[in-house]
Amino acid sequence: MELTERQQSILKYVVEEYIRTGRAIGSKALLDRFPLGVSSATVRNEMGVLETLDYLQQPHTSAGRVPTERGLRYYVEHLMQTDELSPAEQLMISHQFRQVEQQVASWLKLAAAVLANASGNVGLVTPPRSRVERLRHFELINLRGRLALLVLVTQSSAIHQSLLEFSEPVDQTTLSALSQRLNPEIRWLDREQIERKARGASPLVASVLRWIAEALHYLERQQRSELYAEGLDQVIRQPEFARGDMAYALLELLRGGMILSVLLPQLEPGDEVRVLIGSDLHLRELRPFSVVVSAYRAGDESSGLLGVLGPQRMAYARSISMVRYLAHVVSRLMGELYGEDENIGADDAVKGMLN
Amino acid sequence: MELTERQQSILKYVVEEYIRTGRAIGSKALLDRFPLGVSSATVRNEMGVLETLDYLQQPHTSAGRVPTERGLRYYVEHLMQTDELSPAEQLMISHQFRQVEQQVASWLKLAAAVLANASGNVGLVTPPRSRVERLRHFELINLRGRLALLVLVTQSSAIHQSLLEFSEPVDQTTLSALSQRLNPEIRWLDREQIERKARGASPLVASVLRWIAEALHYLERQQRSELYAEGLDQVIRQPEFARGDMAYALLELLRGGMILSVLLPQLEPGDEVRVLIGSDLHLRELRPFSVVVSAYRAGDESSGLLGVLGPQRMAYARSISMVRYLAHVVSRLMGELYGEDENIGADDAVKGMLN
DNA sequence: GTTAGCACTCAGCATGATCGAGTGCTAGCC
DNA sequence: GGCTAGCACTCGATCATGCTGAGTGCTAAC
Repeated sequence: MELTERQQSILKYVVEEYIRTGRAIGSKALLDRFPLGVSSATVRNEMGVLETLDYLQQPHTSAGRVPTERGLRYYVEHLMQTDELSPAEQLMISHQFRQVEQQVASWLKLAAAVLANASGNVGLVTPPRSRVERLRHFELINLRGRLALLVLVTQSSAIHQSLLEFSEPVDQTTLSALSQRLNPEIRWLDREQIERKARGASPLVASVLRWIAEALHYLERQQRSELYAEGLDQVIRQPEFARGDMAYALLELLRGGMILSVLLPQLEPGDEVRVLIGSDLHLRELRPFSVVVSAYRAGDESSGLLGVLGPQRMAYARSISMVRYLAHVVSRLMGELYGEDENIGADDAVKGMLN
Repeated sequence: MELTERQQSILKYVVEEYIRTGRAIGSKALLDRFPLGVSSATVRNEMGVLETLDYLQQPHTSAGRVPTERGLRYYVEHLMQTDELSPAEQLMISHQFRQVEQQVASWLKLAAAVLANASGNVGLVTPPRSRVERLRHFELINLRGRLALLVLVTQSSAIHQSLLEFSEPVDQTTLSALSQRLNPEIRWLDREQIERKARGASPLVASVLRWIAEALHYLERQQRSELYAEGLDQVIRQPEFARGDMAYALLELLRGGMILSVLLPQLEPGDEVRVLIGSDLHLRELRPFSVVVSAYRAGDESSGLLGVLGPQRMAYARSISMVRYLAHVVSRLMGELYGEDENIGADDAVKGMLN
């Protein structure tokens, strides 16, 4: 069933007022802010219709109306207009990326912080996750006696260190020789392939290979659970969180990366920005929240997530623009790193960021 | 002026009751829980004395008494008894360290989490900070064209990666040769020394050396501002935080590492556990909080901080035991890494953690 | 020095009155 | 038939009022 134009306007105003103030709005107050050329009684009638259609609801009998999840969804899909970020704002953001350390971790953290600040909600960013990690290079560094440090860099430029304990003392010369000999041999191999190689090898080589495989495995797992979240303080300050247990629930959810396991299954590939409202998130504790999320690409084989988490009454339009733009920026930055040559030079602004 | 034994008992009970419940306690209720063999009127008189001495205070006229900061300090210094952690608990903790990844970051994060869980407050841990970072080893890894990755490990086993852009394309062979030649030459040098070396060198070498120096500098700065904090969720759940702005203030403080700049100047070297109560922290926003903190050692040249942050009514005895034990554990773990040979084998339990 | 007794204080809680934003409904108007 | 003016009604929020109980300080007597 279609909504009339007037119904759409009313729904739109109710939603926008709700997003602005967080409170219900009634027919009279609505007309004060948005003269519609009709009387409040008419608005009431229309609101009644919208309520039977489950676009609006009343928190209690004598209160104004508030949009339902369905209403919000309709608003996001049909009524809202999303502008691109202004050039000034784009510049401000890219400027920040230019100033930060040349490290993936810094980029992701910054992206989360930018999302948070600009939208007033929690900014979420996951590291790029590869289907499978491949070794780019490893190095063994003797610490003392039987202890050594394994440092390795993967194809996706993820980096990992771990402490090793050999069964007998080893010196740096041996270790260097080992890495020099082994590196070319196992470059671009994945965990399984390296483990397979370990089988035929001498004990020393085998144990190094196994450690490397283990590290790759660890990285894969870590990529699947790590999450940069910024801006909790801002969200907590909002009136929705006057009751402390909400804040608690939110912290709890972010801590274990529980949000990830909710978000990931719902995102099919594609560059589109997705808006998940309340029960879309399929988790009771997340019912009061909404998420605006997009994937970003990092080379051909891997991609990450980036988005905004806030109360249902978040400013969707703004969040969507921000998420879309940042997905673009981060994809570009990652593209550089992951060796995707095609676009080099096509966009000097982003290229310049690496300088 | 000395407190009589009875006054000490009363102060002790008031503090313990306050810590347990967070509420004021009056003379009658005190006698219900702790029979002192005197009447409530006597207790009232003594409480009156303690109040004029600024050990107790009344939130309002007809309420019970609550300890003042002075009272808490007296309690911590004279009345409280701190036991060592039970062997069972020590075992549980060291077991957790045995299970975690062999990485400094994992250790510190775990330490913060253990502190948080066991004390019900926020666990804080800083990474070890060196007076000055020295290079242990670096590696250059070609990514594509003019882009390369610099990975370096410092004496303190801190690890750092950054993205480099050379002025012209370089291949992996050149880079490997470079690192092989340069590594022995600049091993154990600090930032300044490496910068000095850069002056006489060829352009290519000079730029690599400068990048390395910059990375060392970055690491030093980062060590001074990084902070692992766990357990915010728990603290926020406590009744003190019913008002949301408290939670906000706390998040705000932790975010910028502001706490560090407060804590650091107050800790003179030494292994002692220090208790800072309310205004000891010299920061208005931290007035309602207390901190139990200790340094841990990481080799001879560097050390970090480790502690618990919670409301003034935290369980001091328990926090102190926890902080003391964890400082011990972390010092041992770090000692291994930082190449401090003296104690190896002295403590098999801790040694075993590296396995 | 201790205690029983007493008048007093005051936060917390429940009760009740008032206010006002908002509603649904009906009768009349264009 | 759609729109609107008017009206009775609902109900959360706010504020004043009263009561209760935990707690106090003081005094007089032991």
